[in-house]
Amino acid sequence: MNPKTPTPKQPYHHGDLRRALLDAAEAELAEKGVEGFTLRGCAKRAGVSHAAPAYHFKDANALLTALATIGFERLNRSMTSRQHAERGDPRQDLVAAGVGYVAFARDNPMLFKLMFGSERPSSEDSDLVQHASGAFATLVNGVRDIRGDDPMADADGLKDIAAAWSIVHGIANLLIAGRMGFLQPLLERDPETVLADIIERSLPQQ
Amino acid sequence: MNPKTPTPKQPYHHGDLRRALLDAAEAELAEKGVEGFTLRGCAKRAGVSHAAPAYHFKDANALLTALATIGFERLNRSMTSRQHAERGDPRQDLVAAGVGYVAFARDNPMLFKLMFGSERPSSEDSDLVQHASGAFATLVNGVRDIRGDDPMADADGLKDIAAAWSIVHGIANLLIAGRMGFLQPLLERDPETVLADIIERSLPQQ
DNA sequence: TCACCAATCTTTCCACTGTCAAGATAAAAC
DNA sequence: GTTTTATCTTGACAGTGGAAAGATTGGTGA
Repeated sequence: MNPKTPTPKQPYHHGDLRRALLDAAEAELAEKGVEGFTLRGCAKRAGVSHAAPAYHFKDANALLTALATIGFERLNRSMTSRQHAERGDPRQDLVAAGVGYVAFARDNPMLFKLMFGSERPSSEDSDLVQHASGAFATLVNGVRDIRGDDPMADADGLKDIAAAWSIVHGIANLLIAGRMGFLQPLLERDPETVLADIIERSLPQQ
Repeated sequence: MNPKTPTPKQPYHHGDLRRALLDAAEAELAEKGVEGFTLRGCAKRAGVSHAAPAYHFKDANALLTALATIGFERLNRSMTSRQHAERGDPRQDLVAAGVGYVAFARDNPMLFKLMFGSERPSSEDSDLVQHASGAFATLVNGVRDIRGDDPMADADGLKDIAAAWSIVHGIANLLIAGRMGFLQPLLERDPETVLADIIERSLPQQ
């Protein structure tokens, strides 16, 4: 009937397989976790053969690297968007960024694990490093605004950075690992305030 | 010469394969990481066939569960031993336990990742739950000694627990993930003091 | 002492994985 | 319109975890 497209299913060439594979990988990751992630599963989700991804990504780790990079981009957005909604007191600013950090982790637990807990994304990838540094800069700037000087310049400032990042990163990890059951009742009432109260404990004293 | 042991290679029955497999698994884990861990690699290290582990451990995850359980036991020891060396000020006690927590993570990075970052150990295993709870109890008791009351009893106490655990867990994770390069110069000088300074920031105010 | 049993280990097999090589198709370039 | 090139499929390979079946042996009871 139609000599031009005898295959109503899928054209031989996908069109934007790279994008489709990233979407598929995110779904695969969210469902199966980092340890159950499968390249062939991604290919199946995208509706292509198991070897199709090879042209767009050198190997499975390269796909995961690209996915982690997107994750860092989103993490930074999640931090800054809440921060900007809060413009005022520098301490509340940084707390808001921290709440955004934790919110991202809770919304994308497997992606967060991929970004911080997996060896598979290449830590030498320049794109990944760049976006990860962006999120780090958001944190450092927040501490700077509280302290009024560059926290990277002296030991006390470095410890402030470490403390703020650690507490936020720790909550995020423990929450998505399911190890903060004792906080559950509080979190159900008013998650943002509870998180803010905890994060605030680590900030430089005023 | 010795008629009792005519097979210098290996007897058909290992003797204590369960123990040998746990040792092999720890080595395999430390070398290859959680994601490179292989059951066949463990079997090879223990000098048995690839199917031998099946009798002692239901499957690969069961072996990892047992290994993680040992990890929690050691983690708790690492915390309490430093704590007991410090008996005196309750705050310094808890800080010491935290330093022990981080020290364990730095000494056993892959094991730590297995315990807190992997889905493979069964979180329903009663032995694992028990030993994990032991480490948690050490933390809660430390907070209790500072506050003078049961921190599990009210919201503020729960937040104190969450803050103390989070900051320690966060440092540990970020350090072994190689994301605390900016702290490296400080850590090389006097790691314990630096860690103590950071951990202290999260403790209940006196 | 010896036959038997159950525990322990090996061998063999299967489905699944990531990667590679070769071939098929179609879009783009000329 | 032909050729080039990018994209995708098919088929193969070694390595993986697990199941099934056979081999070995230490221990138990007669």
